[in-house]
Amino acid sequence: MSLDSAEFHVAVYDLVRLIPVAKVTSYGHIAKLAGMPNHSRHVGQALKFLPPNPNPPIPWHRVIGASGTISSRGPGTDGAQRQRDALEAEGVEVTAGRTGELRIDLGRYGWFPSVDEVRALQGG
DNA sequence: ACAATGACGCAGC
DNA sequence: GGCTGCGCCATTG
Repeated sequence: MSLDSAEFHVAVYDLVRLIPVAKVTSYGHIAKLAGMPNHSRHVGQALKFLPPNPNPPIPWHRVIGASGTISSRGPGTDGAQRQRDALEAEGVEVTAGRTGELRIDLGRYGWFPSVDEVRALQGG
C-alpha cells in the first residue's frame, strides 16, 4: 500500500484518534500501523501540521518517542511542557530526569496494538 | 541536482 | 539510562 503525503497525514490522524485515554504510543508504531514502518519522522511532521479545530479531536499528546520520552522540540518552545500537562491531566505519570527529559513508563501506559487489532477497531 | 533538516528508531558502547 | 553513529525519507534552502 502506498500513500500520498496528504493521505498519510489523514491515516496518521485516524490512528492517533484510536489511542485510548491515559495511554501513549510511539511515532514509529503509528508509522507501522499506517503501513510505512520507515516513516516515523513523518508522523511527527504530520502532527506538526494539525488542523486548527479537528472534529473529532486529535489527541496528539498521546504520541511520544519509542524510548518513552517526550521529544524536546527545541529549547525555546513549550510544546513538550504542554504535552506533559495534557498527559498528567489524563492521569499519566510523567517523570522528569535531571537532563530535562520527560519520561513515561511504557509498561504501564504503553499502547502498541497489532495491525489486525487496529483494523478491528476501525470497523474492518 | 545537492546539502541540510527533522515531534524518529535501532544497534553499540 | 545516557551518548554516539548510522539508517531512514519527504521537505526545504
